[in-house]
Amino acid sequence: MQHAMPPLSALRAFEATARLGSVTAAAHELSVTHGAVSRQLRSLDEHFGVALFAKAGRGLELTNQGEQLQRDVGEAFARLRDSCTQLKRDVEDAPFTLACPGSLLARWLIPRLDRLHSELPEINLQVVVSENEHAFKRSDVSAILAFSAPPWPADVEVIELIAEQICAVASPRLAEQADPEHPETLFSSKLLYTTSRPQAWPQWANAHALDTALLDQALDAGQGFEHLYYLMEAAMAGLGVAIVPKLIAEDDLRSGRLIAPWGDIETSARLCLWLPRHVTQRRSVQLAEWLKRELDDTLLSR
Amino acid sequence: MQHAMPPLSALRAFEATARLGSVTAAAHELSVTHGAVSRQLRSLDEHFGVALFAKAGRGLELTNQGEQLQRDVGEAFARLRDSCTQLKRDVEDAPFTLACPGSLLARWLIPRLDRLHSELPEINLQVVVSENEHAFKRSDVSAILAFSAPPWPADVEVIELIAEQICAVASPRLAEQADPEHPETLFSSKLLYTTSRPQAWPQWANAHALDTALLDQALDAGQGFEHLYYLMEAAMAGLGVAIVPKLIAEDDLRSGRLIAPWGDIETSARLCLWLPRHVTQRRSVQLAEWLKRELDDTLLSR
DNA sequence: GTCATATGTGAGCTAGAGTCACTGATCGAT
DNA sequence: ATCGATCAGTGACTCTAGCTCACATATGAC
Repeated sequence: MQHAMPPLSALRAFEATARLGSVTAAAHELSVTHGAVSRQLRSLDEHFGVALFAKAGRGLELTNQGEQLQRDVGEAFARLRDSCTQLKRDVEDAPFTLACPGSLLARWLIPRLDRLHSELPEINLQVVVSENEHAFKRSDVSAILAFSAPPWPADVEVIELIAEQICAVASPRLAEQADPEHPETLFSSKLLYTTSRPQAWPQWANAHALDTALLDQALDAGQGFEHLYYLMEAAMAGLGVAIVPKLIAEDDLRSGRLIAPWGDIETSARLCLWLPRHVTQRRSVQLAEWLKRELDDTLLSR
Repeated sequence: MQHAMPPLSALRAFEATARLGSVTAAAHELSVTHGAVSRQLRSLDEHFGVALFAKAGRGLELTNQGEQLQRDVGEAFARLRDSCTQLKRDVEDAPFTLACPGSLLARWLIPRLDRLHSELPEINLQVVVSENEHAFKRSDVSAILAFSAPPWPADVEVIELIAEQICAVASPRLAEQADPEHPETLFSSKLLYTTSRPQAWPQWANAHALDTALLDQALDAGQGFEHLYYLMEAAMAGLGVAIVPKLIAEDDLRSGRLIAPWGDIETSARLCLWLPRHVTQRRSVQLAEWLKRELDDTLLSR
């Protein structure tokens, strides 16, 4: 016959009381009232059929049986405490690996990494490139920063940072031929886009209520690029008009290497921080808050 | 800063799941549903900020962090289990010491000890004499069997076995002079009693609606004894009429060494088994039940 | 005696732990 | 390919272990 274990909370109350020599002190350590601890001790007495403490003046002292129990239980709890503390420290000290598409990394995050490191030094951030959202398959990825549209899978926690804005950009030379009042004039240029986002130009055309036939024609004459990076280089080289996330073009727009005379539109996508569910760390939240602040600053300083 | 321990129930669920390799198996061991265990594991993940299990086919497997935790936690729980099992066995194997007044021991319990030992062999009973109810001050006393009247102190659990009956007894020679129909004729004999129970004769007189003055007179002519044992010897020797608990005189009445022609009366006292509070063992209950059975048999076989 | 300090406890409340019933995933067998 | 068996995850709900509160009781210092 297997002897049932007593309730663990009662054992913990016993351990703390035996170690500190006082119900009140144990209650304080466990953040409960002394009454709670007193009841737990009572239930242990009943479980074992023997008193573990005896009254001694105003306080208590261990009985022989109590001492016998304390020897092992004290060490067992010390071990539990140690290993839990150790694991938690290990988790907190491990590098926090943020995965992110190359373009976002190069054009937005890297210029701000220095500030991130100095403002959140305890995060121990590592950055890796990942073009798709399967980065969690690599178990050492702690978070993913990327543009994506709902619905999101159920087994990740997604923190929405800002709505994605896309805009049509061109080199200054090409852009000065365009009429901001008449976006359709733009279709006379080559339309450049990333192959991973073929819906970008149709979204833009739709937002400006432009003719689909005209768009299709212009798209046929245009060109898709595999990466946003090449797309923007192409636009800067004057090859045509590119449709890009405004956030990524931000610095180039400010420096004047690119011009976006036709304004920007909001898409259904969001810049999101993806986190694995149920394992929210404090630094995940800190990082999300820092990103939000930084994004707001980027947009306000425009 | 002190890292808080996770909830212990969650650690137990983790330990069982890691050891058995399955949520369902752990749930079965812990006598809960698999859903309960699943939630506990989830809460552990959140506490540590890292997944301790990863899906592996239909089941789970420990992550690196889970394995790290399992090493210590498994041993700590094994230690807790062992020491609790050990203490419980020690308590159960320790002798069960029953304290009892000498007269009750000699006249009722000792003649039945053989049967007690053979019917409840696992109790490992030891009997010690104790004339008063302070026997619990001796920490090795597990229970006290004694006559006593309520109210009882708050810090003991009292199991009432039977109501005390007292009767007036005399030697056969003396008793044949008495008239059972007229109890007051008894006052012509010397009244014998124990000094610890001076109220016995007045109770008896009151129950028979006898004159108090007559009683006092007879008491003055009578004699008190320090112990019931001497009192009964005196009665058997024909020194007078003794007032005694019927239970203790039972065997002498049956053998004819004493006669009780005036019947018996019930007092407010009870034969009780006193147990220390909050440390009820199974064998205390077994003993109480055995005593009740045996007392019923004693009374029925009259 | 009074006051400060400790533990014990009856009554009542609440958060945490559990159940139920369902979903989705995987794997073996037909 | 399909079906059924097995397993873990979860939303909604329920319930009770464990807590707090307030008071009782006991000890020791002054």
